[in-house]
Amino acid sequence: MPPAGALAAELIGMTQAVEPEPLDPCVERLAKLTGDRCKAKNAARKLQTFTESIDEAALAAEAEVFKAMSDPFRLAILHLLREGELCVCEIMTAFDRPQSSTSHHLSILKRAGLVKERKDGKWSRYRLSEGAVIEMMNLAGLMVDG
Amino acid sequence: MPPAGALAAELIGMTQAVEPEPLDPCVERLAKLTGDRCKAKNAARKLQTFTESIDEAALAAEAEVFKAMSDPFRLAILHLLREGELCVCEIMTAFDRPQSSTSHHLSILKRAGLVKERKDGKWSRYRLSEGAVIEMMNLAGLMVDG
DNA sequence: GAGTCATATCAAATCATTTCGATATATAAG
DNA sequence: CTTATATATCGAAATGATTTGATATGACTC
Repeated sequence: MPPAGALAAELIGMTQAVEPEPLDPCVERLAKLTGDRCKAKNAARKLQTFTESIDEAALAAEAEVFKAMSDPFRLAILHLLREGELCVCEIMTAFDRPQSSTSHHLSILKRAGLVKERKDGKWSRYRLSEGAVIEMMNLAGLMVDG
Repeated sequence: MPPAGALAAELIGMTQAVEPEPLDPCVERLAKLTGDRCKAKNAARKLQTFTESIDEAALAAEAEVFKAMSDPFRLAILHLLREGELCVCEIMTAFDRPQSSTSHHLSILKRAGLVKERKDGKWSRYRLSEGAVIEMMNLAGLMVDG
């Protein structure tokens, strides 16, 4: 374990607990790192407090949003949809991609909540969801060339 | 091809070109959809103008950023790093994950420009990159529960 | 209802990612 | 110079994603 670092110091700096109970794998590792069972136990407690404060489901949902945006073709579709509502045959033609592939990627964007679908006769018209989608694309652009 | 839609109408509504040249696959499809070679050619031209205006490399770079954020473990690491700079052994302990896995995920975050690494003796300390990272996480949160 | 068109779903092949133990590198301490 | 620690990299297995033709569904047309 490193000697410096704000959180690191806070994590390992406590020395109250005394009881030498059986340690779980996480604490075992910390104990080995610090060479001190008591400190390790408290450090692990602090770390566990953080990891438990994480909403596992929300994290997975956010990851799904990012995964939907992690494909160049899907990103291009999102950019194209800023022009307005388009149906599958227009999108597949714009990018010269097979129909099944285009439909599949649109379903991924839809499942992630990035686009909305509207049935109109035999056409399925897709549009950007209202909300943060465009802001996200802009931020990513800033991230890359900024 | 659908009869309605702002861009759709614009795409198919032009009727100047006359020459019946050999059509590429993309135009062939549009021609079949519209039933008109001339209209199809102009529509395809408009679509091609858009697809050519797309910066392929920038799109790939943006996709890489999103892909780096598309894993729950990596997202959790980013959240943890808001607490401050941490080394690999602290992160692997916090989440009770193998060292090789933790190191691997950090390298992905680094390659995407989301975190910065600083060598300090035998430790590698990681911190969030300055810039839009935190904003991106916040937006994703809004996206999910908003 | 037969035919056509737009879209979705399926299935198999290909390709990429994740995981984790094992090994390699590199820094520090003795 | 040996040992221990922190991290990176390798390699192989498992898992997941993408691609594409083929098929299925569902709506409009005659």
